[in-house]
Amino acid sequence: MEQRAAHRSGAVDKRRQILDAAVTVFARQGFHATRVSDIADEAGVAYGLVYHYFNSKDQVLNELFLERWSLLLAAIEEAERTPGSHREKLGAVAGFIFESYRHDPELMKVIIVEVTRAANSFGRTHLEEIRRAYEGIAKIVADGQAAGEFRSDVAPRFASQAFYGAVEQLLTEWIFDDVQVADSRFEEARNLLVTTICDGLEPR
Amino acid sequence: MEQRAAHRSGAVDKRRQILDAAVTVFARQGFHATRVSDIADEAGVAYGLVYHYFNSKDQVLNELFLERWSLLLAAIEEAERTPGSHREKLGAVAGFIFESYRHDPELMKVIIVEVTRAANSFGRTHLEEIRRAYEGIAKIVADGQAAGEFRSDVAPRFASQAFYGAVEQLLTEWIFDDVQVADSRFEEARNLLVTTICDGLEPR
DNA sequence: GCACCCTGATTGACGAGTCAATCAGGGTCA
DNA sequence: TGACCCTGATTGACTCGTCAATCAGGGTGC
Repeated sequence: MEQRAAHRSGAVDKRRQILDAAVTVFARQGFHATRVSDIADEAGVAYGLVYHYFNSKDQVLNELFLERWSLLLAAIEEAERTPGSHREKLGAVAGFIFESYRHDPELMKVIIVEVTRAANSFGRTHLEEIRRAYEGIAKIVADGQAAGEFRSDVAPRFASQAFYGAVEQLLTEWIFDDVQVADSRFEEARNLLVTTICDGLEPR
Repeated sequence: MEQRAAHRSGAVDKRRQILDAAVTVFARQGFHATRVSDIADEAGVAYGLVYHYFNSKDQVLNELFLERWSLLLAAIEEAERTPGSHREKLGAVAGFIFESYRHDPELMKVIIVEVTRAANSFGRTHLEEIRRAYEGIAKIVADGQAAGEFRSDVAPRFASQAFYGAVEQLLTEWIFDDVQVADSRFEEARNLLVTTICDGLEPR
């Protein structure tokens, strides 16, 4: 029983090992510049094993993206449902994204650089999932307008884009800098975002 | 005389022709997916001629980027100098960027997707030039704070990132959509940006 | 006849994906 | 208990297509 479990989980571990190694090398060299052998080397695993668990190099990235993006979508829905002001809801969304970066900067770098901002490759492939996030944010804005918390002369979809774009740009700067970001910065960034954008969305 | 002009300008034209063709194919297929022969075909020119005018495929993209980015930097400086409120200055910057997209969507797509947002390849190469733009915008914000037009509890550099990020995200949506954007949208987008961000930056 | 523009076949490197072979553990039956 | 088989994990050399970059030569105007 334990043997079987060890056997099974041994297999699962290798798969996970490959995914984790892929994050590291994708983050370091970028998707295009990494050879499948780089992933295998980083994972301490034979070249062919990558193809035992995945159909292609693309699929490795897809899996990494979907794994984390589904968490973001869940967090947005959670924020929608949680009672509180709509400003707080947007703050929760921004907070989750910054927190994701704090938790695993390499993974967030890969997702943003290789998927979210890659309009010619994976961004197109995952357009639907990506847009689901924008729509979730837009819904919070629309609800906030209905509740009179936000001005109504700004299209929710536009506001959503501006909000998300600002978040991602701040992350991108950290990504470019490639230095450890001090913890205080995360809180600061979240507050800045909420302050600036939400105050800008307040009724006049 | 006319012959010589034709000769000389013939050469210059070919160079230009190659650059223009590159914009089209880069926009259609992305930098990585376009072969140098694609550029030559689109330009109606022999493969080798591309290497007569450029050292590498990379250099073609670099040239396209620098050509346009220098215009943006000039526009930002121009906005700084032009008298008026700081809100108007930021509006001018956003207006210039949206106008650039209206004027040549393919070129802007290439620049944003392949350079500005490509943290692993050309974005890194041109980091300095890109940041010069952020700094220009930050300077406008800082001046606005000094003049009492903007609140002072938001770091100019942060505000600049949020502002630019919002602009680029709106552009990115248009890029993804890949449809002709109605003229009214440009004006709308510029107004939204200025309204939301600048109102958010107003003193409380 | 020289200086430059232009051509496109050729080369050489590179990397994704394949595949045939080995290995390890666990179940089965006498 | 031990002989046997089966499954699927693991390996890495190899194939095969692709593409950037080179190069040798053919025009053309001055």
